[in-house]
Amino acid sequence: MSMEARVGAKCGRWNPTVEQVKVLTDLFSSGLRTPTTDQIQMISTHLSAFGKIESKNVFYWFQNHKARERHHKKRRRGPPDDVDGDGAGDGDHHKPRTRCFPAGRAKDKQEVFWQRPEIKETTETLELFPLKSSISEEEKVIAVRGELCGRTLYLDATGRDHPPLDLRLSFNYVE
Amino acid sequence: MSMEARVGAKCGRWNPTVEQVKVLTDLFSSGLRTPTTDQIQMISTHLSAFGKIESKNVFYWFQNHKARERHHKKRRRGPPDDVDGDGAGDGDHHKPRTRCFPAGRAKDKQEVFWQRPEIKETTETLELFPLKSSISEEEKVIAVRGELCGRTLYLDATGRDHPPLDLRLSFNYVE
DNA sequence: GCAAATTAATGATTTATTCAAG
DNA sequence: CTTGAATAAATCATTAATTTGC
Repeated sequence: MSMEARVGAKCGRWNPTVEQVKVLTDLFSSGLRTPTTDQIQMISTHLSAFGKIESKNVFYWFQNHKARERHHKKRRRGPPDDVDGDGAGDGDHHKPRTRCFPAGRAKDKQEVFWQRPEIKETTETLELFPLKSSISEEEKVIAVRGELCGRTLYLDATGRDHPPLDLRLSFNYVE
Repeated sequence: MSMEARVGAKCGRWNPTVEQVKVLTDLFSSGLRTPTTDQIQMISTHLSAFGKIESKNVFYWFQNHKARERHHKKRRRGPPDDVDGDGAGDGDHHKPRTRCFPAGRAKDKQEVFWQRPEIKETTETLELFPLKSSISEEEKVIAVRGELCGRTLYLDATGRDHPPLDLRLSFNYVE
């Protein structure tokens, strides 16, 4: 007698039957990741044929399965050009609580900065960036650091081994 | 010699080198979307180490990249958001912020859909799914078909030979 | 063999982010 | 700049596996 999805006992939480898991897994492997409300309800309805189940169980199942698939299949070498915008590619890094977005509204009318002959008072700002004006071919690496983010990105455009350039961008972080 | 960002020839318009694109892309993926004037100038200055470039090129690059990321997203909607596995594969794709539902935040009252006693106007949707309400033990097989995918999955949860249930899920596939 | 103790899975919640609309 | 929609990530919490002492 399997202890499967249970009859009358303590049902603190949903305990899927093997059939239910099988179907969910197949759906997942067929590409379904984030089912819509309707899909969830249908899946739930039909899985109820195998045992007690609620829509939310289906929802959670997909959430968890998707998330865990990711974290479990981690670490595979190679050039992980994870240009993924949200950086969610690899569960490791995610913005703490600070956002990295400046607010450069550069173009109102003709105020596009590069068309403007004048130089704004960027004095203070520039001081924040100890830029090197002369960089050799061997130094084509740029380290961008979001100060408040506390992390440093070493962007090696050449893919070779070079010392960082130390270009620091002062992202405007928002609390 | 790569034809990259050009030497002396026809430079009608900026033609970024792979290094430049790499750096810009990395900056973008690290969260930078709308660089300030100062940031643009710095980026430009340093990218000039890889080839001819002007500040406006950087400005436009971010404008375009941001806008295109958005438009790309708008096309892809629906559940199977990340068919490529862990979402780290493709360069620029986030999750479609459109539709789909039950938020992870269930704490607000009882607004979670599965707790809602009411039935939404799923009339039209339901019609798409000729569900059988009574299925015998011998029919515990569910055939799920992704309409747009053109393929049908026969999910036999029992492992035995049974006729499909014909539960059709209308997946929203990404082209 | 069995059940308490411990650990591994995984269901359920909470929290943080992101894009976009207002 | 603010807020809404919609997750994904992180975390909490239970249940099933398993290990261990008897």
